Amino acid sequence: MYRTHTCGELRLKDAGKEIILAGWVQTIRKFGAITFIDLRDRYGITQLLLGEDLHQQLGENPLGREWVLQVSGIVAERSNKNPNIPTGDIEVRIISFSVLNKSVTPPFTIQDDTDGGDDLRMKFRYLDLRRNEVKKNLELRYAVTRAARNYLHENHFMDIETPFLIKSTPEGARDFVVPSRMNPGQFYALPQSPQTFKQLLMVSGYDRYYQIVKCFRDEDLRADRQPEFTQIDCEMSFVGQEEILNMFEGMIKYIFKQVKGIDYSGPVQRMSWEDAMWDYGNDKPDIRFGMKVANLKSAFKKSGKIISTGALVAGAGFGVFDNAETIVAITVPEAADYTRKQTDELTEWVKRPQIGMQGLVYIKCAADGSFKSSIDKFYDAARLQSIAAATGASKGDLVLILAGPEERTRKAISELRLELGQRLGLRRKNEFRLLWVLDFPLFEYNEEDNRWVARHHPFTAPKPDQIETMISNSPVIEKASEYLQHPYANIKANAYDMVLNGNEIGGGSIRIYQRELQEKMFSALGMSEEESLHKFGFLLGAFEYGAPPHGGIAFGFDRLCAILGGSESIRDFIAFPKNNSGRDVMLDAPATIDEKQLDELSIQLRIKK
RNA sequence: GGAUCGGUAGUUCAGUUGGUUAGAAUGCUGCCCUGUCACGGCAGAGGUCGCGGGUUCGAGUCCCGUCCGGUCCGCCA
Repeated sequence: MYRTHTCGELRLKDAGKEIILAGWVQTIRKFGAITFIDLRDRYGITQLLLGEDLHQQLGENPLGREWVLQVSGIVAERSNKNPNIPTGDIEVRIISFSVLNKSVTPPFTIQDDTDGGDDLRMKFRYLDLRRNEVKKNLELRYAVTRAARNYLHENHFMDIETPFLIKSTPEGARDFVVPSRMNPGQFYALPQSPQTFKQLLMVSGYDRYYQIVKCFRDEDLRADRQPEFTQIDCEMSFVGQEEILNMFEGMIKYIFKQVKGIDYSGPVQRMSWEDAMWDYGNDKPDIRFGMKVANLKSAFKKSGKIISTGALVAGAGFGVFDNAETIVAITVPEAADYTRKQTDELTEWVKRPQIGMQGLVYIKCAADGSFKSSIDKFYDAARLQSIAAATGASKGDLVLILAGPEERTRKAISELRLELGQRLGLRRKNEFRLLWVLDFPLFEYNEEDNRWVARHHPFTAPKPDQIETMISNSPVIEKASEYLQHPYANIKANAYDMVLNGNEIGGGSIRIYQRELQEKMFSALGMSEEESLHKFGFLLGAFEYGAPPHGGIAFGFDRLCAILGGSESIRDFIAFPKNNSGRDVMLDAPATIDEKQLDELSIQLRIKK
């Protein structure tokens, strides 16, 4: 028997027991005739006391950090207790010990506040994983897995595995491909998601499916994006949007409760995509704080709303405003006393290439009712006051205005809002606010190819009342500049995203389940009949054999865990992540393969320079 | 594909305007220490300043190129 207890479980009540522990040496503290050793395992740390009699033995067997020890001894109450650790009331007085394995000195300290940089930690990930901080994240991840499985099981979802070696369908992200030895010149692709399989399972009658499953996308990475990542992938039959929203906000609330002990009270807020873009400049707004965007002039036509404030800013001889496609503003509460230095700094901030604005206009609404602005020479006090009024600013507030091309300006104001929210401490770490964003456009216009692309994916159904518009109109865009006039530009998808604190954590849709509509969708995306049969014939065929109405959703599991763990980066919630360039620095993968392997695959390399 | 920040001791970093022998902390090694838990004290070892080229009497420092890493844009749901 290697051990009778773990290093995290002994307490004062165990005093007097003779026990055996095994674990890693965290630290050694020598005091002449006695030595303390902190022994660590997955469960905690227990202090060992090596008395005078064993010191000679220690002299012959020097110990070091991360050596693996087995010790037998007696649990004893400490004379000096350590309230910082659960086992701090006791220590184990060693009777005998043996070294199960030695260790070289690790390249960084195995501590919460490690001295190791990211690169080094990734290279020695097996050591990094010994650290409490990383272990806590993996434990949280496992707790989320358990909660999700429990909830879905209780709701009659069935976990069904789908294949990883499938066919490449270059719609959406780039595929990872795998050469087939038995079929020379042919390749499998790794799934970007099990989308078509789960729809086929619906056709097969497995009306509630789920899978916590790896997905693969060969695109450039970010702090919150990995080439292989995990989704909670779900699909249901005989449901509409309402049932899906209820089922899965239920799941997230259950996860909150199980993992964080949070009772998420009340229903999850819902917002249309148009409102999100209009009020926050963003399709995944962080609604933990206000500071909504005021639209002073916009090329983005929000249905049913007239832009009445355009006249306020036009015709003053101020070119930036007169010529701008879009003028948007946010109001920073209680910030009218910002200094010139502060406003200059904000201006520099929006001029960074990532934001790409030319400048920033501000209006300080002083407490005494006066206005101070960077555009004083173009606008008189009355005009400034009406602009401030249009943004909803009150005395003491600072109005920040951006002007420029629609898309970039809207993105910039959204970034500025988040940045100020961050600086003002409004994005509170322990507050979780969920949001459903609904009614996305079904199509997006792609300038390069002058065609429509699916905003979500090509299996998403339009809103029922817009199916007719889709079927009866040709997708052809006569004039690229007038694509917004095309009936397709206004078709809304039966799709929904779940947003948590400004992060998209899940997205899904009601699917197309009729062959005719699916064919129309493929042709709308510029696919020929031949092409769609070649790529998705199996799905079109399946739809002819009694496909039920269905829909589903997929959650970004790694990201969800990271947010619940209060981190921006998903890497520390993945045991063995890849770096920014898609490399596993521990394995040093990807790597070249032998001539022999290439030969078997009938592959000849021609590396482009 | 692009922008930007970084690369100096095992590790995390400092290094002024280009100027003598490149520093600190921590880790490591040795010695001292019977109640520590970030133990303490003393001593010591440890450097291809990422790599290549250039400017200069002289380069860690300036210039060009390149490699590696972080963050972001494009891309990606």
